[in-house]
Amino acid sequence: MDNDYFYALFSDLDGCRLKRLKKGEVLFQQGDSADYVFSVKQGELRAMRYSRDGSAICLHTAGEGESFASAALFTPSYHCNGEAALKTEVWCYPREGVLARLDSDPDCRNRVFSQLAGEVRYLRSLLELRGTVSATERVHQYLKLQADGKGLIRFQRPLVNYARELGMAHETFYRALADLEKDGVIERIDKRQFRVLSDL
Amino acid sequence: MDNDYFYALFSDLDGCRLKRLKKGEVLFQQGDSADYVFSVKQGELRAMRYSRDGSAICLHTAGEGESFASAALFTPSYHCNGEAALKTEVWCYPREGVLARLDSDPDCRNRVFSQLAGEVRYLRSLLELRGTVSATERVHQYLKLQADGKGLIRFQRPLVNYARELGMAHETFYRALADLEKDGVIERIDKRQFRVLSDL
DNA sequence: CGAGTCGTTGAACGGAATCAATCGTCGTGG
DNA sequence: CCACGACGATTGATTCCGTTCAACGACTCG
Repeated sequence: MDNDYFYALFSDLDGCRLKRLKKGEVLFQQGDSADYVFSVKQGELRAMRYSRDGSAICLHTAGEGESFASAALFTPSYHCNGEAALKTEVWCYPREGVLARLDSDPDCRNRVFSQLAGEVRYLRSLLELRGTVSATERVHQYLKLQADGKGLIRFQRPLVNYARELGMAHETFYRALADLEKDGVIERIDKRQFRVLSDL
Repeated sequence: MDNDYFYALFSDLDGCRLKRLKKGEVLFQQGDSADYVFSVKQGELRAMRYSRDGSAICLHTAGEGESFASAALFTPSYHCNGEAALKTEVWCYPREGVLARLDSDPDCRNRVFSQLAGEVRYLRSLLELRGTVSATERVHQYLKLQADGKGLIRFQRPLVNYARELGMAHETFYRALADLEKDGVIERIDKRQFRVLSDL
């Protein structure tokens, strides 16, 4: 767990434990007392809300290394269901222990604070991105956002996943990448590495 | 300022002040030392990033009562430009004063924490919503999210704004509302109030 | 070696953006 | 006080782009 900041901060708490879930298994239900917050060691968790008529909304998808239900730190009960989308291993941190450490340890607190603030920033930029009409332009902006100082982007997971993050079909994503390369706006270094040429 | 939690918590800090901006005026520039965080009293602020080629990305739009550049609390300098999209009045809070209060006042800290956590939750649900293909269904889900326990939604601003939040043309938004009403899924109480009938 | 996933391209269809026009409301200034 | 313009709300028609369906090669993994 290199990129799981929750694990780094709280794994040594009393009562912290690893739980294994089968695909579809339920971690907690709406209304349950919010005693734990989580991070995904391996697999994928979904926050789902169900209506009487059976329809469902997915409120959040957490992949490996991501925290889950951390908003539950500040509410007495879970406001939706937590389920495993795949076979999943999940770290469970006792809510009270986490809160106590946040209260007593300024360094830890700052880490969590700045992480949250960064998350808000990132999510907002993704949302604004979705406002971009053209799919190709959307991909272009996204790449610019992800690029480091040198205009380099290294995708960590299969490209399909990023198409989903951008809210488009994977075919569209591939086509957009091809178009951008054809137009000389980006350069493809290898399967998962790109460089933005007309950069900031 | 009823719904401006930043103002409620920090308006009495030393060095806090109100600034008036004309449309297009710049509040701060990328690279400037991040000495202030903000909230919008009236008008609209945008976080913009510009490329050499002149193209721009909007990373965030903050309306009345919303905080702005709060992530700057944890970075030494601003990472983008802050500009007024309209004639705007903005509260400026000295970064150091805010940080000091966060450190010393547990209640204040908890308010900010839970506000941030709630924001993350809300933004994520909006993002997932964008994944919904059908525009009409997207509006339906959005209304369900916004509805109170009784299924009631009261829009505060002109409906056009919400179309933007959902990432669709306002015409599409109106049509979706009309369709949902025709199908008996929602009920229109008046110009800005709706009720979801097939509720959770 | 076969099953499954990822990456890629082609073709067709459908739905949302866009353009356009109308009406009502509100505020402003002559 | 009324005329005017700006904006919000609404509906119609057309165009176009992205989804969807389909098919295929490459690669990985058990």
